[in-house]
Amino acid sequence: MIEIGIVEDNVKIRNLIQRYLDMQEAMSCKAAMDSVEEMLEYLDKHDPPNVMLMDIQLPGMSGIKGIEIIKEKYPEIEIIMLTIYHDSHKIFDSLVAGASGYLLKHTSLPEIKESIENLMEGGAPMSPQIARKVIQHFTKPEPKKAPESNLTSREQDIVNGLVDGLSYKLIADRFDISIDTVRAHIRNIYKKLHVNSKAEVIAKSLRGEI
Amino acid sequence: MIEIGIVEDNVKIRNLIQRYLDMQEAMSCKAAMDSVEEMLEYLDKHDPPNVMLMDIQLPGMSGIKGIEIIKEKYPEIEIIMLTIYHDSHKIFDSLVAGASGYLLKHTSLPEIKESIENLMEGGAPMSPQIARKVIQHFTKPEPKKAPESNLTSREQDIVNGLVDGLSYKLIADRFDISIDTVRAHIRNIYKKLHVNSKAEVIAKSLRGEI
DNA sequence: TATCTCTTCGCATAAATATGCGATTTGTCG
DNA sequence: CGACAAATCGCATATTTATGCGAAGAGATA
Repeated sequence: MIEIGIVEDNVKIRNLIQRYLDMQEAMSCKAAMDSVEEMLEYLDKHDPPNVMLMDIQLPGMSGIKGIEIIKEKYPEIEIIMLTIYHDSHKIFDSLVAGASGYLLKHTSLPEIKESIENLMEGGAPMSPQIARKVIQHFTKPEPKKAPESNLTSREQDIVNGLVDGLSYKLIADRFDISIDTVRAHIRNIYKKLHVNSKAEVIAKSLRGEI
Repeated sequence: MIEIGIVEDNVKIRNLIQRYLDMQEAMSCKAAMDSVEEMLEYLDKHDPPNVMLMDIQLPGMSGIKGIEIIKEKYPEIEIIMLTIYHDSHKIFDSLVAGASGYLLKHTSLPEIKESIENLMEGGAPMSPQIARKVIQHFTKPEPKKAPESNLTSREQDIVNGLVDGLSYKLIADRFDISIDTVRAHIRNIYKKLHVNSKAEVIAKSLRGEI
């Protein structure tokens, strides 16, 4: 028997989903609240459900904040977002907060039921449009920005020294060259990267822009 | 009519899928090759299909390399991986390379057909296990190792200034405080982080250790 | 051979950073 | 109230950086 919880402030929708799911053979839906706060109170006094359907726009605490708190206290609860929002920010914030699925509200009751079953079998239910955005998240980072700053290998050595937090003196020691040579290299590095401080070189390097 | 291409080296599987899809009302599957190289030759001489099913383990070029090349030359082709591999690396490499979907090979023929339709409607077909891994990718970054270096919010501001490559003077300007105050904060930051140079603070910060 | 780039080194100086010591103000909390 | 943390500011000084100018050897290349 899969125990299901619902946090949704629209009474009609909430009741509809609750009744439908509770009616299913292998499902039980007792906890249906209209705010995260109420659900937390409920969880304090009852056994936690296996799955929770969660809206984002809610009175009081947002559903995203709600995921964080619920996942913190009851990590075993699997949370599926059920919302009208399909903007990347809300999607990714939800996933980062710990949601295991993300459905849009036009999802039909039988599809919600399937999604819950899917989730219990190790899947991650998502509306197709959501899946698309999630996947695009990986493809997007393509825009190759770095025109490769052709530093010589020695210059790269020096940069590594800087990133390691070394002073000119220590870099000189590390490569067994004079501190003036280090200065010379750094001067050239600054020219090539169009910067004028260690700080910027380190930042660029750690951001993968070198 | 959806035109479909297949790159799959197992002849039995390839023929099975090709025949099944070609038999569908709104689908046509003419191009079925057993290597990326052959598919590229084919694409040179024919109109590109709308969707391509691609294996990963192939004779010659790997399917992942294949995505890159095909997406480069024919960005309008949507690629669905169809493979036995479910390890994170292969999944993410495929998505980064430009795949729009990822199915495991035990997927049934009708499900493959549905996935293609789903894709054409803006979805991103994935086997449930794959979706799960993709979503976990967002949740994973949690493992907070950092013992939280309890910097005050003002100190964090200063750190951000450093990371932005600003000098003490500019940081003072940014927050409208005196340069001596900046020094004071930096002194405290160094103590808390056990470092003694801007460089180390920037490095720590960009490594997520603050 | 003549010309480049890379790497090395030196000297000099202005600017920025690191650090010590001390002080005031404003909250918060027991 | 008294103790304490956080943020503010000042002054002094030793180090480190940033940058200008110049030079020389090794190796690659036209």
